[in-house]
Amino acid sequence: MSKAGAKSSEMKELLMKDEEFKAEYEKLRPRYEVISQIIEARTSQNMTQEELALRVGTQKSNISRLESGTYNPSLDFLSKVARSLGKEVQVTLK
Amino acid sequence: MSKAGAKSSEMKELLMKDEEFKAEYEKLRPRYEVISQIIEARTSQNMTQEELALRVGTQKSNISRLESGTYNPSLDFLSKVARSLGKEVQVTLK
DNA sequence: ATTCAGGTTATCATATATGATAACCTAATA
DNA sequence: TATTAGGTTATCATATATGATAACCTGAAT
Repeated sequence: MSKAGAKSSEMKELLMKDEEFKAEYEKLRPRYEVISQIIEARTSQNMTQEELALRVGTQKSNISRLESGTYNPSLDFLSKVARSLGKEVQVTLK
Repeated sequence: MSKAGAKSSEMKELLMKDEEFKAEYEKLRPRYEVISQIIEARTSQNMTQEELALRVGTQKSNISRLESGTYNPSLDFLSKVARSLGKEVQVTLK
């Protein structure tokens, strides 16, 4: 019954889910990448979310929200956060 | 009357304006930089705003608005546009 | 002088980012 | 055990990004 290359429908479903997952992840990759850099920059300077929030001019809860990756930040916001960490955002199309 | 380093108040005002301008420009630099890359990628592929809009799933007017630099795009939107141009956005904190 | 392609601008509706406040959780420590 | 620091989560109000449509502009080609 099983020819090479033939997929059972359950298998197909699993792989499909995997494809969906990958596609979904690819979409979110830039977000996760910039967030992890933000967290790394903040923690390596022993800076609290509260201190960062103060510098950015917002609340610590909002920094937590940003770092949680649950929403889609604007370029300006990322830029403000980066500058508050003593860095600059650089966006490159490659 | 004019000591080295002393600025007339008009001069101060002009320089201040210049400082403000520079600060303002610095804030907007990431936006301008990504936009110019988008325009460059699009035009070098002989792609119209309309075609790009089609791929992104939006209207040509919205692409024009993006390229005009008059607003603050989200990371997801930039990412979608980049992918529609066959590229990936890469955000770096440096 | 018309038409057309490519781009721009104005505007509206809707979704969502952001600011703000408050309550909560956990681990460390006094 | 009580406190505190650091972080998280929920929620609301408001500003703004985004989708969408339509009208306009300019230069080029017919």
